[in-house]
Amino acid sequence: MDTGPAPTRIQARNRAAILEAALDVFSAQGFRGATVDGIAAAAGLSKPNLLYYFPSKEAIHDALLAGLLDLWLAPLRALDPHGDPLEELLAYVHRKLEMSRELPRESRLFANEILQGAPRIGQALEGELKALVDEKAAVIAGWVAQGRIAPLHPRHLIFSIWSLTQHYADFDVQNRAVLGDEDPFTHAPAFVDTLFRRLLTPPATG
Amino acid sequence: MDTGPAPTRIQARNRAAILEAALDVFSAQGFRGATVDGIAAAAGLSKPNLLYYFPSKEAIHDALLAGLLDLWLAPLRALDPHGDPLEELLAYVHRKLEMSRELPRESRLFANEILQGAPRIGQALEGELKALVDEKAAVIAGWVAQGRIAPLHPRHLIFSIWSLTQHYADFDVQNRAVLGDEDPFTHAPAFVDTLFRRLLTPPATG
DNA sequence: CGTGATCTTGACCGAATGGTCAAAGAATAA
DNA sequence: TTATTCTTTGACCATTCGGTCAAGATCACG
Repeated sequence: MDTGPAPTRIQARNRAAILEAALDVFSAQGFRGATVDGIAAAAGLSKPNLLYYFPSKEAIHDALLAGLLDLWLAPLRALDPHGDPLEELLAYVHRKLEMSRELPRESRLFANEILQGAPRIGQALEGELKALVDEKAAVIAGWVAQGRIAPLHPRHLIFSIWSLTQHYADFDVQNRAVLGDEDPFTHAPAFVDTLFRRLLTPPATG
Repeated sequence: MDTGPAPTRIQARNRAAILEAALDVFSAQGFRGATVDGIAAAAGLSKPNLLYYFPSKEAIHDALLAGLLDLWLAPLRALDPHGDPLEELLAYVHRKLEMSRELPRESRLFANEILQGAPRIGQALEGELKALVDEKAAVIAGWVAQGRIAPLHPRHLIFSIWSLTQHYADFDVQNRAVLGDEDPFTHAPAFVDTLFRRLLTPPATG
């Protein structure tokens, strides 16, 4: 795969600055709410200059989303079928929660896209995402069948992990409004740990 | 409180049609993505005619949000301090899940607003919402102190109920992509019931 | 240097968008 | 019927926005 001539130092710097600025703006304002002028200003460039590096507003957005899906699915990919079920799933939960704290803009960009009906990544959801979830759901179903975790619907378990962890990024404003001075992430790790531990721990036999 | 002259039959019909159409459009496209022309068309009116009933696009949006918060908080308000803790909380969860199925547009409108940083209802979040959550969190904390439900952080419990149930409305496209033919709402009620039952049931004493 | 490639920008364009207005068209009550 | 109010609309306006272009500035390299 030829990716063309090697990028200039200026190209590398400006492309990165544009994507960084675009992530800020798109995640905060949504695709329609964002303006090319706004992104350019945030990147410290003039609008025509920005359009010298990316052909259109949509191209910037696409570039962001393209890089995002892999990043987003990496924690689930890392779920090891041969590891300890409870540990593996809790590690997944914690990785996802950490991403909500460290990468809230990416989470909101993704949430915006889904909320609008996934017009740009619907294909990837039905392909790449579904395939990965199918694979990992089978792993979880196996654990359930072996009695190593409590019985539950594997895909809905994954949904619950997504919703709970991403909620801490996407609804951060609301969480902070409710908690007042308390930082949402102070107790979030312990809470999600407790929640999924109680959900997954198989009933004591004997 | 004088609300002015009684509305004409035509006024009642058209105002309702506008709000209905606006809910469709705003929830699907977001505030910036929605156009006055689009809302007018969906309501079966011309743009100037729509603007005869509402002074601006923002006014329509505000009218929707104003009515929404009360609707949204009603299930939590209904949580009875004197009822059975587990039953009360599970009933709350089920009511919220039902709202995600029956009122997905309202859920997405709300999610859009929060995602954008709650520019229009931030005040209400820090006032009305916080007050209600404070009140109900105290109730839950009381139940915990009495050992009637398993120990957990009351506000994060509420967050988890919100996130899990609203996820079924806000991320519906993603859920359907993952599940293929299976309707997300087929197994959702049983799943959330199981989840919160295991989370809340106090450990057997003895 | 100088020369060609890369980078930047002010000025501009067409389309979309929120909103206005005057005047025409119903509905309504006397 | 008529006078009055309520409703609807075509035409229009100012602004914003995505995007173009030609010309100038800067850089890399022989």
